[in-house]
Amino acid sequence: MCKKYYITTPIYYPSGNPHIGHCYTTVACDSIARYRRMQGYDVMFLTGTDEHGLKIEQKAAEKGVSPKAYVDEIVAIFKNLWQYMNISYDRYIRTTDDYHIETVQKIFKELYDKGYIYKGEYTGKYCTPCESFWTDSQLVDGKCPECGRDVVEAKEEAYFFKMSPFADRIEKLLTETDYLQPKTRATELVNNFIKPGLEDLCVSRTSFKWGIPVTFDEKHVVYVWIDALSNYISALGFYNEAYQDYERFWPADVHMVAKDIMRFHAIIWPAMLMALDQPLPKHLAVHGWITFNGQKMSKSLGNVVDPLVLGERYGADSIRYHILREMALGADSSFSNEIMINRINSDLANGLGNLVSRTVAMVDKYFGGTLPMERQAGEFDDDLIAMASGLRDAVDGYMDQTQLNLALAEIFKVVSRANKYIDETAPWVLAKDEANKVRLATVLYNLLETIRIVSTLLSAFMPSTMPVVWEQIGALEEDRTYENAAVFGVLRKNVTIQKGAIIFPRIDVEKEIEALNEIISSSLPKEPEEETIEVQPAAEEIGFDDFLKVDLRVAKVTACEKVKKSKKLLCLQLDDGMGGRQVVSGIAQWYTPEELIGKKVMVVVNLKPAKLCGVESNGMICAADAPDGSAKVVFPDQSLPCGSKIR
RNA sequence: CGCGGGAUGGAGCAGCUCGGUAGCUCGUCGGGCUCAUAACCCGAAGGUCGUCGGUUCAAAUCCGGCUCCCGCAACCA
Repeated sequence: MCKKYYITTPIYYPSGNPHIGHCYTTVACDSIARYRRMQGYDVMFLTGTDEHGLKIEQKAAEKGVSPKAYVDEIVAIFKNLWQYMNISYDRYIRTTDDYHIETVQKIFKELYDKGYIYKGEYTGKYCTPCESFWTDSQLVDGKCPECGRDVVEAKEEAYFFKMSPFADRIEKLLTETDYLQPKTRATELVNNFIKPGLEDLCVSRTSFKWGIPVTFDEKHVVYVWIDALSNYISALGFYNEAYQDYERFWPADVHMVAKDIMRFHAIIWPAMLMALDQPLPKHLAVHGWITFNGQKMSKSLGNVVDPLVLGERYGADSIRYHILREMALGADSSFSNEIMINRINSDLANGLGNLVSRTVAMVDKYFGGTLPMERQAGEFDDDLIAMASGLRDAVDGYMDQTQLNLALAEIFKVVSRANKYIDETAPWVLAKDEANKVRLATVLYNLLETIRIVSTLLSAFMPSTMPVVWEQIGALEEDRTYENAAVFGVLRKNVTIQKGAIIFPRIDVEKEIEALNEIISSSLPKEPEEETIEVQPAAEEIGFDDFLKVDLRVAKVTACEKVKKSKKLLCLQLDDGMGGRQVVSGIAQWYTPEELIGKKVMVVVNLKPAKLCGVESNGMICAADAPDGSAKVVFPDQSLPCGSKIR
């Protein structure tokens, strides 16, 4: 029997529609899965959705539907996108599936019985949208440090998962094995999370209902980690009867994730498996984010490109190619309309598409579509043939390291070589003399063969377009196998081509960029309006005396500098008319020191001193939250003398 | 001194482990070709390899100081 190969995407959280980032991970996994299938592996490719949690519960309530109905709708959108992008997943897991629930409950119980899970109490501030507890020291201005929204006081009985027993094994896993790809982040993980001591993990909640109930303590619901991570094995039938694939496919060959959830897959997931005495997955492939013009992709910035829109304009395969070619394992990659269109034009339209087009056209023009049987080798042949027949092994090497971008680069080197070969051999010159017909046929045959090999290997990456190429070059099913991708001379000598439509049409860069910008900006206006409307209700009423307790003064900024080692903090020296004071303020992202020096600001002078990043702060500058999430300093009338009392 | 990564022609990157010609893609300019999707092929311009110092016959590459950027941690009193 052939070797197995199990690959997974993360299960996505369906609190919103899928975006290009989801697309990247999924397309990458799909290409690997297709490549492995072509190689003859018994492949299991899993993707799915992580559907529990308070955020879903709330979003559903807002829309007045049940949580299940809410996720059903979004899951349909995900599946629709995957269908459009030709994602060949073998199984789609939803954490609301019965069999998954059964598995999670059994795992939870087992960990409890083994003593790895114990009951404790959790207190802290909770941010609902982020589904995260924060300690007081983590809060920013009393708000969630991640999204800046309000948090609620929460205290609940909870179950905890003991991680410390596995610390040593995890450290070894990260530093001494090739589990983590790329390995560069291993030291960072070890230094930040393992060396300081692994904290026990809160794994249950009582504050919401939309989750998997803990069987032996019904008021608890299993919290995200155990619920979501278990999907990789529940989908195979681990502790459930829905499938019988656990023995066959576990351990996974690759879990592919984006860097934001690397931590959970690098530390918590191995710990869980160790606690369950199960084998560990072989690799964790971590990729970066797709950034948009250098910025992190974000809905509020309005720079999220809807993959469906792009696919409709340029074709699913073009989008697949671009994101795979652009993204290097581990590193961020910038996505911009311009980069994408240029890439599609130069590689797909000018390179590959044009190569197919001109080759097929010449076979048609010079031989009426069918090559003769005779051959005559000549100059330049050997180099092309060597490159083409060695290509498969080179690609294999990169695929084994999940370096899809390099695999594609290798393939396109051969495309380039073939275009050059046409120039070197100049078929149109050969065609002028009947005596050169045999040589001409050989040249064209070599080109068709090169295209056959290239398109076979590319079919894992661009599954909808390559069949069109095969049809045009007259490649039969048995010609385009993985085995034949390493052999030159597979096509019948008297192969017949089929002239057809242009595979990758050239895109008008300027026109398209304009059109895309329009699409983006037309979908944008709603957002900011909504944000400005979100005015917070007035705080609790206070007496005049209470107000007078706050001593607000006008003060002039005499000096200002960034606090070293901090990103957000400015250290200001103020003339408050009372001998001066030092205040630290978190506005460095929005103001340079120069902008503030000499200005008068409003400052709370009787605030208890505090230390921020080791710098003492005696007061607080008044600033207002801007709709875009930044803060704007409130400037008083600049003619007021320093020390003026504000009331 | 919290941890880690980075700084290479206009842009994006490789080279650094094992010192000795600075390479690739895109862009720009010039030329060639006409089979092809104004595509293809060739050539050229353009780099003090962040900065200062050290080791060496020789440093982008090794060592040390510094500056700046990016993640993580901390942090917008």
